[in-house]
Amino acid sequence: MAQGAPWLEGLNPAQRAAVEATEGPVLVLAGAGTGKTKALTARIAHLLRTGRARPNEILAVTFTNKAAREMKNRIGALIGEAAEGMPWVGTFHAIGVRMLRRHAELVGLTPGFTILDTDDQLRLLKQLIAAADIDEKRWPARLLASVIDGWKNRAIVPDRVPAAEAEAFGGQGPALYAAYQDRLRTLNAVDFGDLVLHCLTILQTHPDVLGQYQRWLRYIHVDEYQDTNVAQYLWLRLIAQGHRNLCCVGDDDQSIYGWRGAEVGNILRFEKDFPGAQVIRLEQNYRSTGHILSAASGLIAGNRDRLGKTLWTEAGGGEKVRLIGHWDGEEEARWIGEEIEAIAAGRRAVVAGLDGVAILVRASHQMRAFEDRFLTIGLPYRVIGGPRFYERQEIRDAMAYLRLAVSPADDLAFERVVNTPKRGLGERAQATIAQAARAGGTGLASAAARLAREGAIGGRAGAELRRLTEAIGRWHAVALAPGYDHVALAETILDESGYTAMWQADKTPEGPGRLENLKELVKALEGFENLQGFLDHVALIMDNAAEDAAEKVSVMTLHAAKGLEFPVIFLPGWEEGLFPSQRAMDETGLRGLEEERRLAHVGLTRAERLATVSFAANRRVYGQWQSQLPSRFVDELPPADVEVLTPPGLYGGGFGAAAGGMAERVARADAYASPGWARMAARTSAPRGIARPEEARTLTVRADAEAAFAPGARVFHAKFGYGRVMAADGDKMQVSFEKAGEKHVLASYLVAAERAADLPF
DNA sequence: GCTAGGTTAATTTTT
DNA sequence: TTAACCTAGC
Repeated sequence: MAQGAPWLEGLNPAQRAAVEATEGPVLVLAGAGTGKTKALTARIAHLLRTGRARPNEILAVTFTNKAAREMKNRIGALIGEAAEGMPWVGTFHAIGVRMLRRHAELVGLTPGFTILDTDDQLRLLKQLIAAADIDEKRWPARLLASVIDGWKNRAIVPDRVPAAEAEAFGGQGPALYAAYQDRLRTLNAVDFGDLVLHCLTILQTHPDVLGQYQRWLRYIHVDEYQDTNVAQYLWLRLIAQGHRNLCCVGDDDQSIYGWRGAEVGNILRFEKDFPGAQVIRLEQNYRSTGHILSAASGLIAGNRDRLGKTLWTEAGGGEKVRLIGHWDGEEEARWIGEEIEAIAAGRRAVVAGLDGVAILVRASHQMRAFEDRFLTIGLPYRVIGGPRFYERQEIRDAMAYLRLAVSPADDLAFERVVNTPKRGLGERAQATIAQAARAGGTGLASAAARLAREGAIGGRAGAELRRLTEAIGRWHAVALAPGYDHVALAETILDESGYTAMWQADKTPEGPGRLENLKELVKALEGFENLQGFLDHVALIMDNAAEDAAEKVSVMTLHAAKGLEFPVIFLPGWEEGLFPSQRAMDETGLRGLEEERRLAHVGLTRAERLATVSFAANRRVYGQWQSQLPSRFVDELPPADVEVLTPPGLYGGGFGAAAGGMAERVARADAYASPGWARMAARTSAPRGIARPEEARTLTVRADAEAAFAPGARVFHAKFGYGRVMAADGDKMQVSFEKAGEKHVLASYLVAAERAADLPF
């Protein structure tokens, strides 16, 4: 069968069906560890090798560069040649840039537009907020950024903001959004959201362009379809209307990015959106042993909004999921450290090297406890998903200088480095420059050059400004010459600007590292033709460069773990409020809870042979000790797949009762003497308690309703004490505290005053 | 214009 | 607890 078709070898029947269903809309529901990338790449290889499509007729979009790279590599391996000739394989954003550069003028840009990073974006928004005379404290730029981002994710342009949302950002949201888009256009810049939204606008308003892509792209593939947002969905749907060959691969149970615009509804609705669609389920799991898989399946079964899959494996039962409770977070970290040493030393049923072990946490601040512990015991670890190389301050500064050399009119870049290193050009001088730029209708750099020449800014500042603007002119002249040595230019720029010298003079411990990073940046330049090519690449690819080979334990968030697998997984911090996160539940209620549950499912399914869930009775939250209740997800694990471990130093198994369910857990809870714990436990048995799975929904609805307090309500805050609600905006409360005065706090940090006595402190 | 100390508020993060 | 941000004083 697969004879003469090596790309079909080793596929199971479902995978093979997905590969061969080339025509018409197809949804491949691929559970965790079921070989989805294998099926997807085999399908593309199949299209190519059977002559159904040429490399440039296949569109394949992913969310991350890593996924795009892997797809290209694997297709290349299958068809026996590099997949470099496939221009439409990439992330939504990379493909968006490609399209947009081609048609920039249709949305009022020129093809040389710059792509803003988050920093630039915030700086721009701050200016607009200040210009609109809005109090930045009450209405921070970050909030506006997320509001605008939310609109862009849903393909809402400024004049189409729904009336119900016009109140956003103090009623100024829509106006500021419009102003922001105007400003971007004059700067000839786009943000990440625009990369998709502008493309969509072009396709919607220019049938000729749309027709061109519709004819061109015969086969369309989407990886991680559950992560698409509305704008991406609309974009895909338009293009797919041509040949109607759309293959979406995804897993509704792994949708964990709802908070940044991903719309699970896209995958849940697929069959309605694309009538006659085939749905193929990949359910055979090749990653995990039986108990792990079954525990994960049992847990996710608690979600109502899902298409449903039954994962199975030919691997045996293996080890049960281990469950253990600890006295506090430090003990949890200590215990996990010891377990890892035991596993690495071969003293446990499952043996793995440090590279095979990962700790997955809900929120990045939880990583600290493990870092502290591992440092003291000298256990090598790596943190995945920390600050990325291209997001570091020194790299962004250096990039701003490079941007100025390519286009001196880049105002945001100019603003960023005009006084870095310090040149005595403070607020006042910058205001003068900005004013001159506005008056002359030019960019900041050219206005600055004029001011410097005319001597309008005096003293050291004037001299420095003159040096800087002349240097920019020189660099730009070099960058204009075809075939210039861009690596040498970059070195010159960093040198002449005084930027390298600035870090050489820096005596803080970070100094040397930053210089090292700058060197790496220059080295990275070597791989590119010129500066422009490099800048484009960096704007989209924020990957961390350094990969070191040493054996280390990985520590990362559950989000960062998606798509990865490890023989041994630790899942600490399964406590109510932490995981599921209180905030997720407050903000989006049942939807939030279900996303948290999917996150738990993602965590468990990362494990190949051993998964250990743990929780602590006490945890320091923002410096305050707090009693914690085990997560409802602990109770939702099927008891048959769980082995309860006895925590060290506790009689009678302590939390061991948790696996038996709520009643038993509460009965045993008095093993812990903390008054707070006792009160919490007592409260648990009251109607308002933390729910069993079947109660979870009503509880969440109630919690949601209680998230807000009406003005006038008397409330209690752990730090500020008693107070009265003055105003409420969603979950944000303005409270006048008796002792602490007026504050803005999130409703989830408040309780009704009459319930304050129930609190565990 | 810069820096040190006080104030504030507090997921998840890719592009 | 802590890190980022702002304000007051040099």
